[in-house]
Amino acid sequence: MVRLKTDDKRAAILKATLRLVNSNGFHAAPMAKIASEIGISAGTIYLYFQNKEDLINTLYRELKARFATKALQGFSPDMPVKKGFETIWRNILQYKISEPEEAVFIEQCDNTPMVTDVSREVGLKSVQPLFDLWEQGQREGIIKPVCRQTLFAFSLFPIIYLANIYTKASKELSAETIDAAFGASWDAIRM
Amino acid sequence: MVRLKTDDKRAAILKATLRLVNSNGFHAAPMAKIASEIGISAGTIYLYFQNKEDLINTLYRELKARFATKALQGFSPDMPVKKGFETIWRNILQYKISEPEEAVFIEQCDNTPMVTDVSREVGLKSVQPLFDLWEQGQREGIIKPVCRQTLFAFSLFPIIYLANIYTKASKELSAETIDAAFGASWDAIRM
Amino acid sequence: MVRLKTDDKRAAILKATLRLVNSNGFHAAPMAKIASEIGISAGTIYLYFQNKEDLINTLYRELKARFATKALQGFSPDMPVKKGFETIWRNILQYKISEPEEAVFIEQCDNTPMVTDVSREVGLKSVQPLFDLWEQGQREGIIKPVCRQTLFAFSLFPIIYLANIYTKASKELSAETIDAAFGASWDAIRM
Amino acid sequence: MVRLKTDDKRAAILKATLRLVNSNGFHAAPMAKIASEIGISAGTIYLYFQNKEDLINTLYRELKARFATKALQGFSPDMPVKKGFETIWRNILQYKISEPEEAVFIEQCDNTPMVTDVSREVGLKSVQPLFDLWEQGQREGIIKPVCRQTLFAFSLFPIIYLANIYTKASKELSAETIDAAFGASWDAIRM
DNA sequence: GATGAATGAGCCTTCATTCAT
DNA sequence: TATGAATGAAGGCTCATTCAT
Repeated sequence: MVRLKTDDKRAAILKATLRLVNSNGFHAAPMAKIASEIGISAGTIYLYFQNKEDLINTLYRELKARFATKALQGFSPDMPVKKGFETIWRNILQYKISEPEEAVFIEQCDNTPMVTDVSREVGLKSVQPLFDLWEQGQREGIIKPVCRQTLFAFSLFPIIYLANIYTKASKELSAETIDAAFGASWDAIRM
Repeated sequence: MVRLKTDDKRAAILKATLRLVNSNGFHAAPMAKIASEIGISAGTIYLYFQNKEDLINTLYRELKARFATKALQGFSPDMPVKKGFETIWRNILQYKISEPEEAVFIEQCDNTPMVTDVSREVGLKSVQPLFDLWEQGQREGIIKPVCRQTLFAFSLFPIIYLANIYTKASKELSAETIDAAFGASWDAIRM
Repeated sequence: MVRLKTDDKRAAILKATLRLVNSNGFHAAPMAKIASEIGISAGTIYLYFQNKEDLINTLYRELKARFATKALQGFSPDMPVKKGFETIWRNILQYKISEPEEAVFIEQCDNTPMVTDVSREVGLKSVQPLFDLWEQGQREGIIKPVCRQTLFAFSLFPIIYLANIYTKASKELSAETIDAAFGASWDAIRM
Repeated sequence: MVRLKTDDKRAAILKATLRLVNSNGFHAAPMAKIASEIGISAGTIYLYFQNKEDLINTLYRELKARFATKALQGFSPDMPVKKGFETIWRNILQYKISEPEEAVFIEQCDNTPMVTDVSREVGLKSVQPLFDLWEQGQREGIIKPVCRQTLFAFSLFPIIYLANIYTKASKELSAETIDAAFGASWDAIRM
């Protein structure tokens, strides 16, 4: 196999881990298999990561960071509340659909003791701008005066389910379905 | 230890499995531990279940069945759509909160190759009456004319998140929060 | 291979460990080799010992206990000091010569982090009667008034060296050599 | 880090090995750690030593040689027997106390297959002058007519124990204790 | 000379599963 | 029915050693 440069190798390890964990759960991703997947020795992984927990957590954090970046693309705090919300909402849906593997992996991680609480906290910070936006909307009387968890539960959390369904069925979400879904989302949280 | 009757033993095995898997993931539920938890030998489990996969799948299906029963409690197809929906909605929330262990287990299973696709399908059937109710609502022009997945995603799926949050924080959901949550849920799917 | 009863198996594991560690150091005693030495599976060892550290420490303590028993054989606190000392002295020499493997193992252990300090302390208690004897001798003006470590260093510690030399050379210690050695030992500590 | 000259580097490797092996046994001295300890690459060690065994054996021999030099400091074959013996005796004690690391290392090595028998033999030669002295003393009727091993066992070997005890306890040996110890030593071997 | 990434054999340990009793 | 000793196949990880640069 082609000899990879150091940085590429680190990335390749992460990618192989993502692929394997996704295909069949954590159980299906022993270090040796991750290694052989990209034609390296199991020991080599330990040159790039301290141990398996470190590998998983690193992957988790990097995906979360990428997710945050993509989720906030094109968003600005100056936007009107609904416009801002829709921007983020569509970004997230787009992400879940175009990178289904990453999305699935993150969900897997959220149910594993292998992912540290610290990592999880780091992940949470990424959506802060959204929370700020909601608060502003509540002050303006546009958004229902309920806790942020409730808002999240009914407007963004559903995207996970939606994207999952369509990804697993290998169907595409039509523009109409998406528009309708956003409608439901907005109706759920608007006054 | 007191000698359990056959049926009780089967139930005890299932219960111990539930408890252990929940406390720390699948990783924390080796057969030997499940057995010792209830004072029997590891070998004995194999008198009641073919193997670990069978044990997990059986548990999964039984919990799903119990869930379905509870979810439909007090519901009747004759009810007005909103009334019927609210009944089921509150049942499900109640279940997620009062039996957090079962709820958590089911989520764990949905990310594991240990649970067969067959088992998963069986689980889905249980909510058929709800789907029928939505269809009726759509015919009556009360419910948004979108696919059932979308309806599910925005009205029931959020309950998982909500219940999780509060269970993990050991907080209780106030009646107001619940009412507000139901409001969001209904707004999301109603015309 | 003949099926061993449970107790015999535990003993066989300890014996094989002793033999292997002695033959070439700790390095030469992987769990798998210990197991195969007596025709069992590596996993089986873990039915009798928690882990390798436990195995080593258990062996260490049992040998120390056996040593203490043998060292004090025929000794009584009522004996005259010299007689008592000679009894113990000859017992120890006898032990080191007749059970050279055990003796060597214990020395190996005293230089390994694998043996817990707790285990070491337990080992020390066994020679208390000897210390008492020395104190009595000192009160009677028969033994040099120096600390017990010094007494030990010049009267009993040398036995290790002596026995080692002769064991390695497969020579036997003649009665004359032994008598002479005891003479040196007694001269070293007597007034 | 400052670039070391070739000879210094060789010495640094040996020193780091000594330090690490001592701090926690052979187990605690992997090549990579030895290297990083002095800011070089693991591979570099192989420019100075064939392999780990060679490294250990070289260190062993050098320490033995240094020991021999120090042990015989100020000694001359012309001295009266007791005077000569006392000189060497105190040198050895001094060495064991002032260079406890070297002493500990040598003992560790004497229980390891990593140190070749050849190396061990080399080490023995260093004390030849002492053996000659004893023979002279025996001819003069001053020293007990027993084999050199017995003499060694009761007069010099005990020093190891004594020094160990005090080093581990970080206590100092008082002049009185030392004098008393020498008394015991001399009494053990003199007629 | 020097590096350090890469290797691969080997170690300890766990665990689902079997089977003689 | 029930046991629990025994198995053996992994799995995570370490480390002496090599080699292209």
